Amino acid sequence: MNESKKITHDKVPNFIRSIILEDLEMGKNEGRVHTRFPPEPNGYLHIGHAKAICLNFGLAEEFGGLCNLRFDDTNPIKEEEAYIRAIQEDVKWLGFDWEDRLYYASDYFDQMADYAVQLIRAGKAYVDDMSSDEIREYRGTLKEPGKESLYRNRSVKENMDLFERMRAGEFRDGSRVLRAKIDMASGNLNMRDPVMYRILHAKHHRTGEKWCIYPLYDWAHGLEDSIESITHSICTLEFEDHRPLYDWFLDQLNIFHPQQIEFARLNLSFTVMSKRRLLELVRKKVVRGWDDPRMPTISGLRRRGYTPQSIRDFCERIGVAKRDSVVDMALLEHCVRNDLNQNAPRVMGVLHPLRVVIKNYPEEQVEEFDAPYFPDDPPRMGSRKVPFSREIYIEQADFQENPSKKYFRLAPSREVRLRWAYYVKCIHVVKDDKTGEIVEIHCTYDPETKGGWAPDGRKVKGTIHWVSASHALEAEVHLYDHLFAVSDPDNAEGETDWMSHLNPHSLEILKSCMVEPSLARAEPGNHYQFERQGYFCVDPDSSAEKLVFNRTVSLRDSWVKIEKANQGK
RNA sequence: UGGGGCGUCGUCAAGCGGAAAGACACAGGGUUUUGGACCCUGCAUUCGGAGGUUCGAAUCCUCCCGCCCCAGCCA
Repeated sequence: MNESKKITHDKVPNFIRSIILEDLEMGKNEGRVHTRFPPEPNGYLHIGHAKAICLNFGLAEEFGGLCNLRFDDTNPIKEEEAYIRAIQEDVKWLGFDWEDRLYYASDYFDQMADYAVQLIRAGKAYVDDMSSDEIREYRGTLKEPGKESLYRNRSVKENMDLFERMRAGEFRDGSRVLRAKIDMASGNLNMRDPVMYRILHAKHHRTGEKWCIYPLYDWAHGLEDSIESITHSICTLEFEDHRPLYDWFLDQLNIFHPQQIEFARLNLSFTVMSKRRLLELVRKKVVRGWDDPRMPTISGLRRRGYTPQSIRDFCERIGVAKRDSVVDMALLEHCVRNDLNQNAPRVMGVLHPLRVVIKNYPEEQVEEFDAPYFPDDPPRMGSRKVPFSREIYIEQADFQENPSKKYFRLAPSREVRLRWAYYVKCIHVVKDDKTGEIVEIHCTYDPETKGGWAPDGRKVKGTIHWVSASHALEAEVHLYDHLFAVSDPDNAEGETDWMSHLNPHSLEILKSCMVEPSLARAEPGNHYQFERQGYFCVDPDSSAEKLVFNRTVSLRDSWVKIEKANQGK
């Protein structure tokens, strides 16, 4: 294997690394680098989150710093305990460790309320009795300034009283809010007296019934980072114009001031990446769940057979910048192939079986061949025994009655090599009388070619995989394709909505595939290369009684190009 | 004449005044008991456009054009 192709390669320079390097040189934060990954537990993590995770944990690791895992659980009506567990599993699976630094925004609710009181005392926050509709109306528009609320100039004493009573549960949901008193004429809408607390009589998954007011993200997030002494608060682009607000809160409170840095979120071709949309796919049962192998979720990719290493490699390769972009799915596929090529043992499996009878092979005879798991490096994992007998299955696509141009697999009178076994030659084609469909092929084998070499030195153009009919294990194989038929479903042509671009062929279930007997020992999560076909992973639902494999990704196939060229002529 | 960002190969992306890295994709060729892997080769005289500064600009200045985000008591 070539060294340069190995997954560990030099880090790609990016602007965030530059900023940190600069900060370190200037002695900022006493040389500390402390980041965090702050998901809201309202859905499963996807590959876009993986980018953020790799960035935050990666930067901390690179600069000898720390990275926290913090659940941003400020909205109890959208968040669930189940998501918290799934998120932790995904981060761990990717190979990152938050050690003892697992935090929750809800742990800081008391502190946040104290800070709010400080702002009220300083005349920087007020309780507003207007309805949400009125508040929206008073906020103004993008081009016109807003108007000040009727309640903006209440006394500190009244604000204190009202806020305490909000907190005590005296008011109904939505009847009042606490707002920061900033500038209703600001060009930045975030500065037009943003809401800090809403009244929500909802049970929180961690604090239970303790609170009936909950902080909003804009008020809470900067505080969470400050409380944890985060030095570099890395987030996505859409929060860029919230930064002045976070800065304002931190300055008013005069507390530790993390530096926020924004980067462009990941978009991938042929899929969607927003949690809202992924949730919709799950709810409408377009997919079988968050971990459906077609989903760009971490759990979906895991079930599909992607490895943590391949995802981390991908995240390193795509780089980090500020411009909106859509990364080609082919790059992600390249990353798994690269990893699995080096790490997946080779086995044989026939997806679309075609029976072959070797007429001159003794009826009851069975031979066993040693087939290395890593043909390019035989000692690596040793080999397994592959039984061979008179009747075998080969791939339907490996036989053509009228071979097309440059086709060099089996065809009438043609000879090919059965991998690890013998040369066989096709002598007869058996067809169904009614349909004309090819049902069986008759061949002869050359006993002199055992192992795959002919003593007379004659060459054969094709080598095909096979499996002994009487020894084969039946298996179900799931083939996957892009979830969407267009590369950018969010911005596809026409007025149709994104769901209309779903790929109807994203899942194909093959029920009677035949795989070699060594796979009886395959366990869920195991990766294999089915030679000449692709990389496959044992599904969690697979069992000894019913083997189920997911195709992670096919092998690159230069034959399809030739085929297309042939058809073009 | 609201505010905030961004525009370098088909797709990502380095570059930070000394003269276009790399990866994926694509196209050729070699090699091969996986039409896989591996190995070569090719692939932006040009950096959204126009001016300007400079011996010298993708990098600095000016203007223009295009794209993205913001009017949740979501995050």
